[in-house]
Amino acid sequence: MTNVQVAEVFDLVADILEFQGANPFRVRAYRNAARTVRDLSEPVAAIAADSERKLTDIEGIGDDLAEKIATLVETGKLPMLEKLQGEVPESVLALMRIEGVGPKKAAALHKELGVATLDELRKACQAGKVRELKGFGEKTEQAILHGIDAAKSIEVRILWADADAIAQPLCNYLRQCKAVKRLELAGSYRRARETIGDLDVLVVSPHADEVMDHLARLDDVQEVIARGGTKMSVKLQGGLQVDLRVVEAQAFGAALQYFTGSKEHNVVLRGMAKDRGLKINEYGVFRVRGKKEEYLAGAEEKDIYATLDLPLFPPELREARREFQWADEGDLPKLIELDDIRGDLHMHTNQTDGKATLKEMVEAARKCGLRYIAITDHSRRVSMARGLDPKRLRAQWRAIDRLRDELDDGMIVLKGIECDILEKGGMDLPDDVLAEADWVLASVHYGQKQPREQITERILQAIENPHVSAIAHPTGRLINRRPAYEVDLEAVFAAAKKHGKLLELNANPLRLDLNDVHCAAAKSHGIPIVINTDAHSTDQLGVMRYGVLQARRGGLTKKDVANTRTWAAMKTLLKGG
DNA sequence: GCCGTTTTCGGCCCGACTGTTTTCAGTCG
Repeated sequence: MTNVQVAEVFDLVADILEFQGANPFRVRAYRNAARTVRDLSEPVAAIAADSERKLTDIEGIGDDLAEKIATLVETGKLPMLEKLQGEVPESVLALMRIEGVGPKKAAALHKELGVATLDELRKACQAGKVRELKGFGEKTEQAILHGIDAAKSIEVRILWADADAIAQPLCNYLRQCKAVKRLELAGSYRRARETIGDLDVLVVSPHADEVMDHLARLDDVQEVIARGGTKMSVKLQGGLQVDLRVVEAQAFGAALQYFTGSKEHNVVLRGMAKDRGLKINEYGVFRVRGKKEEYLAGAEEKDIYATLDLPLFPPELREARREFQWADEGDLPKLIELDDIRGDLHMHTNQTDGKATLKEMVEAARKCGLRYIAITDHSRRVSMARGLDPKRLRAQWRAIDRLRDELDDGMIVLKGIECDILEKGGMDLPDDVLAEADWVLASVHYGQKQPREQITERILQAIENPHVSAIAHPTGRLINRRPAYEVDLEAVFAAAKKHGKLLELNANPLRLDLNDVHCAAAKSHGIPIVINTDAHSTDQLGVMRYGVLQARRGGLTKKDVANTRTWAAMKTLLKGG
């Protein structure tokens, strides 16, 4: 059983327990465990199988959960979950996914009205039965009716890049309001998560009403969901929710810290504050003496952390994974920045499915400040993209040779290929051709539904091929569209380490694989990551920044990313230097 | 259910908003 599967079991247990009204802290223990296991950089199955190690050494895993994990990885089942599933039909859990309906209301609906599905709930609302329940009313009934359709459509988190395209104009618009003195985006956008559920906008203003009125007047606002004295939520035309929060200047840092999250990071932080007799909320850090509270800090984010002798964590690290441990050890990594990138080793031209010519790509790369690039068009297996056979590939390389003679500023153009790993195993181009390349990416494009063992074996073979430099987009996922193929990444990491190969972090905002957790795992194995754009047009060279953000979330430094080096240093690295 | 410890059980982050109440519970982030 994979970590993700174990995590899903624990999440489901938490859902059911919550519905049953179990101790909220017990529910939280399961949710924490789900998250911890999901974020773990190695399989829990490996830890469970290792007699030298204990599952209980994992933070948040005690004797009970360790036992359950062991059962899960051994048998693939959890008796406790099966028992719970017998008590609560799965369709009932869907009730809790309605906005405004939590475990208490869902339980009341189920118990009092016998409602077990969303359709039954709709009928109950239409019959006016819901409003008669204690704690419910007419408005709640309407809100539920309104929320049922939304609950039925799967929650869609939009790509960070798409959120960015909405967020920037929105901020510009809000800044036009004279009452806005300071403005910052917080939330998962600021933490640069690969997808964003909503936008959190934080504003300093002496006139909250003016700011809220200003936002309400925006054409793109479809609906005002809620509005109070300091807080307002609106839904934009595309469905994205924006939460606006107005605070005073002396609370700005505290609010920014608070609304940037993550929730888990904040829980740890507040716990630490409490241990010191302090209290942290969105208004500041306070010293608590009996009933009196003394304001210590709050205007700037760094002051919040400083009161706990903590460094200003980069937002990308605030996930309560390793950051507090790093801080404790004085070993917080200095994260990679976009300017550190020197080369881009994955891009296409119009010889296959790219839009631009070789020359145009080189020119665009130069404008991006890159010092070296690899042209890596598809190999022949990718017929849809008119993939290159040896003859056309060598012709492209001759064109690169001619272009090199024209380049006078030290820009290096490498002869590369994105060579397919065939369904039956083996590379799409013969070794003698690959041997002539400066840089070979190996990719899985076909046979993505094969069983785990088969796909893993194909990739391991590619890693063992002496001409292969790196594995491109190693999991093949397309965010919100296609799941990752089944692959034993631990085995891939081990092989890459053994054979001195690199792994790609594909910067395309739809791919972004390896993901943050995988990047952290690769780093712990000592495997260099190469961040590439996979550009199919000159514009797409700009996606590099998304890849860098993902790398930062994985805790990668300049040193951990291979293409921050010169090409000469990269070559040494590839030779196992 | 975990954790820490004062080793056996109490505490576990904190506040805004809504709708239902008439002082607060539920939900959300």
